[in-house]
Amino acid sequence: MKTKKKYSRVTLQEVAEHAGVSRATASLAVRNSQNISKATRNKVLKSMTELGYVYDRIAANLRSQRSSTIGLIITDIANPFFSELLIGVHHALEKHGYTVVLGTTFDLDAKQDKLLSTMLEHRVGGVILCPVSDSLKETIERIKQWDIPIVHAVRELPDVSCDYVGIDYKIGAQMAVGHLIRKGHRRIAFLGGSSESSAWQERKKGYCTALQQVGLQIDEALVIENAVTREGGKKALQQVLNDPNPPTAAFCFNDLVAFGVMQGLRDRGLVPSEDMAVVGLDDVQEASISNPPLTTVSSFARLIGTYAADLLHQRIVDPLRERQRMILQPELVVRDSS
Amino acid sequence: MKTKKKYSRVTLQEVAEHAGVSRATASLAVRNSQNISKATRNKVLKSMTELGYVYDRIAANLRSQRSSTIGLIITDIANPFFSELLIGVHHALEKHGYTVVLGTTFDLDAKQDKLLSTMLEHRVGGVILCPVSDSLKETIERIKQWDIPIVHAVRELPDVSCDYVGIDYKIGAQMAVGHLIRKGHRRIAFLGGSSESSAWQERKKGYCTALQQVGLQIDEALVIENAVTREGGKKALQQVLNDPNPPTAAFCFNDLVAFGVMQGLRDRGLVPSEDMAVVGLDDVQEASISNPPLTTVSSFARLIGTYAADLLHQRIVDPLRERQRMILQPELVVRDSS
DNA sequence: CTGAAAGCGCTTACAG
DNA sequence: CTGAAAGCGCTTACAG
Repeated sequence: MKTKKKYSRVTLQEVAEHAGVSRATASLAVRNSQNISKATRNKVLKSMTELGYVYDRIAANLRSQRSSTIGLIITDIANPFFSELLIGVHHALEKHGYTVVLGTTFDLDAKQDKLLSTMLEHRVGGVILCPVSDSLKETIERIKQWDIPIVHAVRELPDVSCDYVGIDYKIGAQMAVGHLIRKGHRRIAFLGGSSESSAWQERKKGYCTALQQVGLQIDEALVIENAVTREGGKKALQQVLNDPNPPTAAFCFNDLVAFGVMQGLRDRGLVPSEDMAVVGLDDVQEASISNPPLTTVSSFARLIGTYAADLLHQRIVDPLRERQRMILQPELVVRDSS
Repeated sequence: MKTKKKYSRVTLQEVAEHAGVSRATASLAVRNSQNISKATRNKVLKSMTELGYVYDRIAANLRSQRSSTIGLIITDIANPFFSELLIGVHHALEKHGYTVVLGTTFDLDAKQDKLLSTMLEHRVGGVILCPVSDSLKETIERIKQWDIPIVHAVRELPDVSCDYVGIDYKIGAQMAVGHLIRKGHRRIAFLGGSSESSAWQERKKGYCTALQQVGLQIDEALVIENAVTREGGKKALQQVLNDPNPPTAAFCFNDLVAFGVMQGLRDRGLVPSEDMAVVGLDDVQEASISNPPLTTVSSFARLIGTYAADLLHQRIVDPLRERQRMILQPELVVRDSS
């Protein structure tokens, strides 16, 4: 579990002795305080390097009741959407001197709950949470009680009033499905994702709105839930192809699902775009190099990460500030799969 | 930089008072020590939940001179190879109760140096380092002085004697190039990567060996270094296509570079596989869905992560144990790009 | 500008 | 089995 440290550190005490000053003075010097004479500071700095001193941020944080870490909880590191988001978070947080503790839930409530505890125990200064799609009531209650800064990203939890940054998935879905309609499709499937998540519900709304706008009926048999993975996409496709009147186009929960759908088509000897138009959502980097290049809707993953980090920092600085919600507008990216 | 905590925690002291025992006893109860009566333990546990106590692992670690975090330093989170590796590390480390602090160097020595310091300051129990391809002498010296457990992954640093887990890239490259030769190619380029890194040097050796085995000469004009990104692949391709006698096949530093090369071909109106055979290295998930599906050599990213984590844990448990080197054997995966 | 004392929230010997 | 005291490595008032 934990491990005995067999390696001894040079302490500030030793630095102070070496420099011939008190511990308090050495502490001020290390932290570059203004209340210290240049001569003293230099003396201390010299001792530091000579002794190979390493600042113990953990001890400092404990004493000063601060934190220099923040927790980032995502659902799936293998999804390039989240890698991008992670990069955005990293860039923004590093400006403020934070170190990030990463946790992956694999979209499991139990794992999320455990990670939340771990982060608390590790005294993170705040948390950026991309909630699992199927959060239990108890977890949501817990998060509501939560008294450290938290911002939600990508998905919103019901009845939880927190800072939030995400995409307008409804508009995104509408764009995607509208595009397919303009291409002449009338039977359009909606594949992948879990109806428990707000992210799915919003897409569903956009999907329905787009169809209804042109007077098309919703056929629930074309709406197939499944895991948000390539595999999930394949399975959803297989199911929808068994429909007596199969769709000619598919709007996928996200790009990952769309990749699975395209692979599934090929496994059946069908050709994406020719035999079935496929549209994704996210515009991950792979979308432009897939076969065929994927038509999709950009959800600006990196930007979401950056904004979430900024919101968190602001919340940490001022816990009482008004709650913020940032909803980015998606963009349609037309390629060859549709 | 750091932030004042405005949220007060329930302390063990308060739990002890509430339960009517001493702090020491409460501490033992929390940690599930055997030297405590069941009745006392239950009393304490009850007080804990009633008060909403959260264990302060940081304070505990400070006092007991242990650590429950480990640092993972990678070069590029957007490379699916590293996402996979990260997953492997996570899975393995979580078994041992560690939390991971993540750092990304973007293959920059300065960033790596800074991250190493940050990790030390945060009292990580050990570090898994995927070194940048171009580590400065000073950095290498520093790592050699380093007195906390460290295992290197993916790339080895010259003259540094550490635990290491990686792939036999020479064999991997030999497999890839051998495959192209069997397909009848004679002018085979080697695209992407930096000659400063051991990972590149090994591939180069394999590339040369494969060519020499069939009596082909090495044409250095076909060996083009560039960034290990899609973009780098594109650029390397452009350069090699300007050769008066351009290659008919390309062995790419990794899959990411290969994707860039294929995109670059298409940008020029050429068709991967037909106009130029392309082979990658890593077998990231995207390789099977690219256009065309990419022939590549698997480098078992997730397994490398798992093994690195295991080695680190063993090193932490026994700092004096013999140094370990694990070299995995790659596997050729033939698809349509060659 | 510098130092002596107290304390962050825990755990570790050591008594009893 | 339980408690009083000391201490992990820092920082924070408070004197001077």
